[in-house]
Amino acid sequence: MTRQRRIILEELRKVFTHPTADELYKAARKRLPRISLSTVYRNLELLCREGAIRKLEMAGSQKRFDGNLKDHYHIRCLRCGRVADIELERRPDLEGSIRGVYGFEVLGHRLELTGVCGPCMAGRRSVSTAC
Amino acid sequence: MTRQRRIILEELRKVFTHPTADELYKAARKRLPRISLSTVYRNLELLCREGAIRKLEMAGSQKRFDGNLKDHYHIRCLRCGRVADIELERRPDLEGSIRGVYGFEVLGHRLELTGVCGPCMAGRRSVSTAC
DNA sequence: CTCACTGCAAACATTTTGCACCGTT
DNA sequence: AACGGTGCAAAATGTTTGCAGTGAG
Repeated sequence: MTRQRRIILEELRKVFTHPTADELYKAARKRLPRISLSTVYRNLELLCREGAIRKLEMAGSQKRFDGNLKDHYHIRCLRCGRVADIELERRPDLEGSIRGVYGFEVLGHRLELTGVCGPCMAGRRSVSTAC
Repeated sequence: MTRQRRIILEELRKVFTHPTADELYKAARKRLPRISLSTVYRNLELLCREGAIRKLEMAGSQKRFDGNLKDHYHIRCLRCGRVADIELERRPDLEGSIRGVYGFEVLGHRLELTGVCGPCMAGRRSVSTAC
């Protein structure tokens, strides 16, 4: 556990915004000005393999990371890409009903709600990732 | 409606594999050898804006397109990225229960099942997109 | 002394843009 | 002639890799 790795992990656990690698890089650089973006990517990958964090498999051009290991759903802003947690129980029944069809073995599911976040509704952002 | 646009649309409607821009480019090139990848991207974007096709907001590094306008769910192979349709009724109830929380206005949802496809189970592919 | 890890630069993959040209109206 | 659309090349974006150097054990 190098200093770089520890700081990246701390910065990720500190926030609830599901940051991108770039956002974590900016945050880490405040404490470690010479850290490189590659180090951030490498450590996120490593922490993910070790199971210390999770990579979010969300729509959008950038990958996002989550320090919360508990299985949960997310909501994504269609305008700015922001991601928030949702308090909704897991619904394993969503998988059960179609197990085995189409030659697929079903292993899990991802539910992603979409909408518009508060700041965007107030007209403060307009970076669209929607179709 | 230029010849390029028509052929791209035909190739997309012809298959059920939810191809990437690159796959459509390869398919279109068989009929129009001088078509460029930019033309494919530009026309997919345009057809999407016009509502003739849909861009899939799925996990994965490449965008995928769907000629089937009916609202439906998908299953994605964790090994090779292949995407297939699922016959599962829409579940608007998944949105209703949390409408309004976290400053978000909920507009919709995406449910994506994950698993391993037939060919991958048979050991024929191993391009992993999973964490 | 080693070896995992780092910073930097370059490579890579995917998508978008600038621009000159072409065909239809 | 005007204009939307094209092909090509270059740029932009996000991520990964090669490599030489560094520092903790």
